[in-house]
Amino acid sequence: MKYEIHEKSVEIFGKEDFNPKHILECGQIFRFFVNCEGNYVVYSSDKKAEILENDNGYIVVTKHPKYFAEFFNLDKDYSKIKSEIEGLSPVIKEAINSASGLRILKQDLFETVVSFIISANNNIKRIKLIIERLCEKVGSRIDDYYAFPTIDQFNGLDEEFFKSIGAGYRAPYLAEVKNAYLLLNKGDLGAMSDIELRKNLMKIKGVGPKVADCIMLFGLNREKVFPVDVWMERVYYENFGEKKLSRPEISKFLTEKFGNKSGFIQQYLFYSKTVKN
DNA sequence: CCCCAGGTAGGCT
DNA sequence: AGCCTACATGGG
Repeated sequence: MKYEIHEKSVEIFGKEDFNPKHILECGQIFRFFVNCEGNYVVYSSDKKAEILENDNGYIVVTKHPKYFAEFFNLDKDYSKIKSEIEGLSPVIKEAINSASGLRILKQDLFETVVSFIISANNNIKRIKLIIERLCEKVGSRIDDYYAFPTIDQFNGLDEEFFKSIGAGYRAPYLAEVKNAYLLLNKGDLGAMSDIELRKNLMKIKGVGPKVADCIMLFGLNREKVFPVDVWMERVYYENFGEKKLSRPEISKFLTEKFGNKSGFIQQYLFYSKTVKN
């Protein structure tokens, strides 16, 4: 994708492979909103970006253009990916048509771990609400927003606190996520196979196979995973399989079917099933 | 009042 | 290993 990094923005040329609505509303990230001017604003870690549209494409306005160029993975060729997968199934073709400008983000790992622990058996509106409260109460104030809390800022946050922000029965997991995360991050994550990495992620309380897959896909750039939730379970039975399987088995089946395109296909499908036009 | 949401942990067999 | 159920909370 053609783009230029400027001092306080990233200029993106073309709209075929970049659409802020598709990128942000597909369930991979929870800290974003549409401002009063109709532009998407997104936060990652302690950074902020506003995405403006123009005739040629989009301008990502931010103090951290290099960070967001990486965050949006602008060097990834999505035209190629889409052309390679659209013929695989009518439901995939339809999903791509509904979310043609979707991209998988490269998010901050700690934020991704915490966010997807909160996501379990929850709905997106409430996930966003809980994370927003967390940032407001604990995160550093920067300009006109709050950063996601750092690992150090998780020190001393107990179960009571996480209940107070609405985390419900996930509160004890969040109260101890810091230690498990630090232990995990001591290892050489990049050297681990997908299976090994998933196994290690699942040592964190509140992280099962589905949440581990989301962390791998959105926070660790592992594209060969297929997170299976209620929605993907439905897609499986409606389009790809007759045999009754558990969710991890469905994930394995679809990963073997779609190989290194698994993560992309999963996201196009998730968007098309969950987002109204 | 019910059911559902990007599931998981713990207990049982 | 594979099945079963409780689980907080807010919205429809």
